[in-house]
Amino acid sequence: MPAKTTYSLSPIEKSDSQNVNEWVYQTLRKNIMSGEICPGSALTIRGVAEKLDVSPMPVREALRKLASEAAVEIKDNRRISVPLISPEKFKALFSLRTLLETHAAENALPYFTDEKIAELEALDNDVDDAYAAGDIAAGSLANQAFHRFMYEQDPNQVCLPMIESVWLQLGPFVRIGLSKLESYYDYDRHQEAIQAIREVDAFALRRAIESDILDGLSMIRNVDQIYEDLKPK
Amino acid sequence: MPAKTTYSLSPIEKSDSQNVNEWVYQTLRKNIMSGEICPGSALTIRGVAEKLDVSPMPVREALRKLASEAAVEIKDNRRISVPLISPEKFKALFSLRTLLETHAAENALPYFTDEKIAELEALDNDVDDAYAAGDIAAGSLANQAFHRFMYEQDPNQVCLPMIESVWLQLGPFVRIGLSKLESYYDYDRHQEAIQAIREVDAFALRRAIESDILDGLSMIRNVDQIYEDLKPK
DNA sequence: ATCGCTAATATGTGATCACAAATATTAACA
DNA sequence: TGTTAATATTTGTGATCACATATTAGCGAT
Repeated sequence: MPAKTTYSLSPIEKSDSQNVNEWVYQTLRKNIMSGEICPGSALTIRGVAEKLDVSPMPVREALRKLASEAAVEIKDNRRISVPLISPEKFKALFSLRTLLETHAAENALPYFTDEKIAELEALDNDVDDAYAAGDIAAGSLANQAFHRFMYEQDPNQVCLPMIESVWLQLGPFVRIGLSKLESYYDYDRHQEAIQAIREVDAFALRRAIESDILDGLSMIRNVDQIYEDLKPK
Repeated sequence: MPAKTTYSLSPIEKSDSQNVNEWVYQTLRKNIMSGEICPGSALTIRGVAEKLDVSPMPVREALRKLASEAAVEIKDNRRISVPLISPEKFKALFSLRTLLETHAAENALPYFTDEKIAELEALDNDVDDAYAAGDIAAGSLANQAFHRFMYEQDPNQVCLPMIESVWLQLGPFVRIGLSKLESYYDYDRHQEAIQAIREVDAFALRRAIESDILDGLSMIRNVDQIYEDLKPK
């Protein structure tokens, strides 16, 4: 048993006809987002390669890509780990998220059609279903799909990659913070957003997105506590 | 002569004690920013590796990093090229630039000291010197250094990487657009920004940054023309 | 001369190997 | 027993190799 498996295990999702490095990337990404790989824990190229039964090469590329998205950090010691962000940085990321998403939503607004709005409604139903079933992981994913679909409507969209990066940095902590809650949604901000899109009301749309993000933030209570819990290691 | 050297040649900057892949990354980045590598032209891993006299490995990693910053695009054909952005996307990027930079500047505002302001003044002088000497490349770089220094003052800063990404996407086109101008600066917005920082006036600072970026945009006249010129190939 | 097919080449991808630096382990000494 | 030096192992980095696919060149038929 040459590997020491100190860090959290990473369950693998099935692959299709995609590249190996892309598959490794998606696998790591999912495990980071779901908090499976605990923030602060170290990763090694060879370790991941062995767990996923591939050569170190695609793992290197996947980790480098994640590093440039700030999903992992490569220290000067050449050690790789999921960054442990401070409460202040956490707030800064949420602020940036609001800034980017309201901007993206407003830019996408002129491009919606009835058909696209219908698709958006379907995505919102997915979110509700997942949360109703108590599946936080699926709900979070469905929520992202809803937001992503909105911003994608802008044909000249340029900030979705950055939004995804923010999601990725926030992901693990949101997960940890949400894992102790029962009721997730008080009021459906998504419906507010859809209504604003129907009426082509940019201001209302911005307000809906902002409120939706704030609702999410309000559910994450003890950010400082999470930080302290993870800090020692 | 096995390589066909169809794309623009890439002059190399000297390396220090950094990694090879980091050196390759910086070299490519600089050449993209300066428009040396023309938007739309194809790049090959082996071609770059040969030009830089390194193995394909670090080139692969550098290109992948650039791809995740949207500085190059990897098509489904697995062909790599510097993306040719449409005038609409160009505007969207400038809009995003304003959004991110005003946000970053405002967040950095509380952290300035007299000493840092002095450093900022020195950086502004560098910009003026470069433009006075007619060196567009150096001026552009100095200008970026000025902006970067401002945003770096925020200890919880999270959006500088995204700003850098926008700069990188805009870079080649700004260069092409600027290459035909004589007078580059009408009024020094940097001094306005410094004054706003001294007075800790967030609103004035935002206005200064916004104006600075708009001034830069106004100098790029025929974006559509540039796009058409580059489109055929 | 132009179109279509086949062979040759180029290219990205992934694996294996070699090496240097950093970390962990062990041994020796006070 | 605690501290330091020497050794061993781990790990990231870069190079080379093998392979599948995409592109291009070459060539023959219409």
